[in-house]
Amino acid sequence: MTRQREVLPPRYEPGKFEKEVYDASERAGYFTTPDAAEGDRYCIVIPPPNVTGALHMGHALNNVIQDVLIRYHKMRGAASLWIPGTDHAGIATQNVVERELMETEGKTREDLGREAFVERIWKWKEKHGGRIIEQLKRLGCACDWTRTRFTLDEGLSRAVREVFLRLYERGLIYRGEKLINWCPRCETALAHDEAKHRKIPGKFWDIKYPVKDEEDTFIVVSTTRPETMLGDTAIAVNENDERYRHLIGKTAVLPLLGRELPIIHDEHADPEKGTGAVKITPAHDPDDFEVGERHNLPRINILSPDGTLNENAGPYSGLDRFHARERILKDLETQELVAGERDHEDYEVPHCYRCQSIVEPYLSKQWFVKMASLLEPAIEAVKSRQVRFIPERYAQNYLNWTEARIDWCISRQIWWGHRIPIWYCDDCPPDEDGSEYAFASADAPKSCPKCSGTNIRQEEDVLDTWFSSALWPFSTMNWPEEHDLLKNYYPTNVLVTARDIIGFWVARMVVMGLEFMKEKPFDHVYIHGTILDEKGDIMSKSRGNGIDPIEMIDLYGADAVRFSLMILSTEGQDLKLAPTKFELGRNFTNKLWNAARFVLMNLASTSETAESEVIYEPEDKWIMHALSKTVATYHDEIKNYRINAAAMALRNFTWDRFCDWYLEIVKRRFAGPDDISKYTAYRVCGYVLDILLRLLSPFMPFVTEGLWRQLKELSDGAPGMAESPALMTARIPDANEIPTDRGAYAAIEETIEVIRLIRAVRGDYNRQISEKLGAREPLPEALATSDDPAQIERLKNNEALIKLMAKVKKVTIEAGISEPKQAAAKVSGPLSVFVPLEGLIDFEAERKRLQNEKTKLEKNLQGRRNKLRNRDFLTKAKPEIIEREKGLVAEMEKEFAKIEKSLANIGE
RNA sequence: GGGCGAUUAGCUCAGCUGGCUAGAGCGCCUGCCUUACAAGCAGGAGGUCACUGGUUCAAGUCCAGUAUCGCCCA
Repeated sequence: MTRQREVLPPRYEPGKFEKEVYDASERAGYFTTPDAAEGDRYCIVIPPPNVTGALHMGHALNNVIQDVLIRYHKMRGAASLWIPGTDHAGIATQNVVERELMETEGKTREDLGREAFVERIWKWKEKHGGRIIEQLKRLGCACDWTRTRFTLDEGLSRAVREVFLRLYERGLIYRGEKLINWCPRCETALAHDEAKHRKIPGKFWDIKYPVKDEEDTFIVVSTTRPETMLGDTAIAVNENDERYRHLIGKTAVLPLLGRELPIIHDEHADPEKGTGAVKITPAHDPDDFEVGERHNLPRINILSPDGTLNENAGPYSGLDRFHARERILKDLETQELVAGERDHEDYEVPHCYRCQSIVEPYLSKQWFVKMASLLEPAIEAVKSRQVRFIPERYAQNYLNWTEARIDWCISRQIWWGHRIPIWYCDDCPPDEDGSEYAFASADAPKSCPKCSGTNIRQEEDVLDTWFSSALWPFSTMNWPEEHDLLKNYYPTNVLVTARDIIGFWVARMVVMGLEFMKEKPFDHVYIHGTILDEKGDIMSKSRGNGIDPIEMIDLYGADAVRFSLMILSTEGQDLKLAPTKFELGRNFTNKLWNAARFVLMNLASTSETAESEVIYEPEDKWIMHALSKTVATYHDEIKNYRINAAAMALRNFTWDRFCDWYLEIVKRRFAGPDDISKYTAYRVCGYVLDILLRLLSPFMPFVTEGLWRQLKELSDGAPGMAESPALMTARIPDANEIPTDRGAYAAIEETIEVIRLIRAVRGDYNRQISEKLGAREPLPEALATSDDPAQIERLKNNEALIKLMAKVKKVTIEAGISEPKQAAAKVSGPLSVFVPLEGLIDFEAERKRLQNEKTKLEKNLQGRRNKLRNRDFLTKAKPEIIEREKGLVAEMEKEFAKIEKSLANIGE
């Protein structure tokens, strides 16, 4: 029965396929994985993107990697679960909604009040929070959307409270007054690592502080932040410093405010640095804070939360910190108290990682997690490689962060987030240190557990967003409930992320996983590179140099975007990207499309049945053997997270083997009269295409799914096709399930080499030959011979193939062929190829070419001969290497002789 | 100041435990609209593997140092 079908368009049009394929797969439940599963399991939790976020290239890369892994393992038979979700991203989301509120209604969040404002964000989230999820779908991500979570949903909030309570009860969460990083724009505390050091233009100012009761005596200090002088409470010098020793114990007078400052000795003052004398501002500098502790100095806070100076700043109060700096410098200059001004070449200051404002060290009461004891097992887990980083070097990054053992400031002075489950009682007397009585509670308590009074109020602050993110690998699996998901999928297999959140997130997940699950959250942490623009700069909104993945998908198709990213991203290395790079994937998609189109068109025109006889020809065995080798490489590369190498192997097989050779060869059989040969070719084409689509499916799920369905329709009865309703649920085979034939493989490989040599002759002179013969005319004749008689026999078997593929009318393959006059000659190992070109070309060029080749060969040969004469080489190198060298030299000597002969031959 | 990475063809990058006659894609040159594909086909040119030393029979690969660029931490 001949089947009628529509001919596919000659170009792949991604827009037509993608949505339909994705929706159908989702509807069919292919993305869903059951709570409990038999056999192998594979699980990844997504790094939850911000709800406010839009998909950028970093997300695309990150998620395609995960999707490839998930789909791959699914197709290898594992119950493969990818849990998606979004992050409430406290500061970022609050910023977005605040800005919108200001723009649309000219109101601040305070105008609305806490409850209404939070309500507002929820509304915003309902409306826009699904955007990034939709974008992930456009990318093709096979997440189990039925399990989509949000860090602020009810279940996860419960997990957060539970964790907080348990840590609090164990004394691992405390409240304390410390110098923390404060963002005056976001008006909240930040964790130590949320303040990012960045270089900005800066200056040192040397300021003269008069010494009290000593006419015309000054002590000069250097500072980069002159405004902080308003909070000075001492001056420190080093007692070993001759210049200042006599001043220790005396008093300096703070310019502008007149405050008296003791001149003290402290190691912190380094005689080598600056002027050797340092102003001490305990409330605004971490080092000074410690000096203050040592000397019991008062801490004078001069800043308000919004970054303006407060009442302690005297005449400067109310001014913005930077404005105040200018005014103070001006006033000091007027009083001739500025002794110098220098550029500070390496001025690095902390910036808010959310809004990029300059962050201030700020003295305030905050909640902290005591990290040291929690970090120990997390450090050990990585040191012992129970949690393994890929690439390995990022373990160092992780250890640097964890081994700093810095307590985690978890309170944020914002409204969007998990409100800290702490209540204060206004009726109970404060502690000895003056702090109010506080207790923790999972639910909203009615009264104080201590005095039973009802005069209680909840802590205003919310928790750091990363606090909830840290629980993600188990909170998404319904912890603290004892759930099948936890039993079956925890610990997850791999976490795929970028290096900038190794501390923020990865380390904290390991900490929390080990603490609350008593087990690491994942076996592997795969760190991929950062996406950069063409010039090598980080892509960012502010630079406007980003490439929108959705735009690229619209332009090139999701498969092309995915495949390009996968082939371009080499293990852990950053990736310079330009829109044109996606052509790489687009071209490949189109190539695959057309190869499949060709096969499908032929299958459709055949009356093949399952019973048709199949007798493999050498090229059939060759392509299957090559496929088997490709599959072996593919599995191996994916196992080692060398995803680009796997993609490359598939690309090369598809293009350079299947399309360029196999399909070209079997065209003859498709058109020929031999039914068995034809059917066999159909069968092999179908078989190889089937496997190929399976292998490619994790990388380019859309086009492969579409093609596979059509292939399936046309291959009823073909082995292996009926097993699955869809490609993404079909199985990727092992390499050893694919027939191999070493002999046939080698035979075709050498046949290809002969064809290449003949084609190269034509290529060398294609202008001249085209003029004389016509561009499309076959060459009249080619001769091939070999030093190896067995090889000659094999080549003879493939004579027809050589004629066909090299485009020559007549091929002679014999032992000991003597080179015809006026022929071009090519040599490759034992092979020689001669193409008689009498009257067709100018042999001067051929002589030059051969001469060139001779020189090159001679040089190469010389080096190798020397090597073989080297006693050390012969005694120390591995025998197989020596054998190889000997063989090569023998071969090259023969080549050399042949070239000489050829030269002599065309000499006349 | 400390750590990490990069430096290989005009560009972007591979090159794993040393055996390399150093690869790919893009670009370039030549010839082809060969009924799967011009988003294509056939062929080709193009490299003192940043530099200096060292280890080794053998170094793009290992070690030390230098230079340039980039990232991170303090």
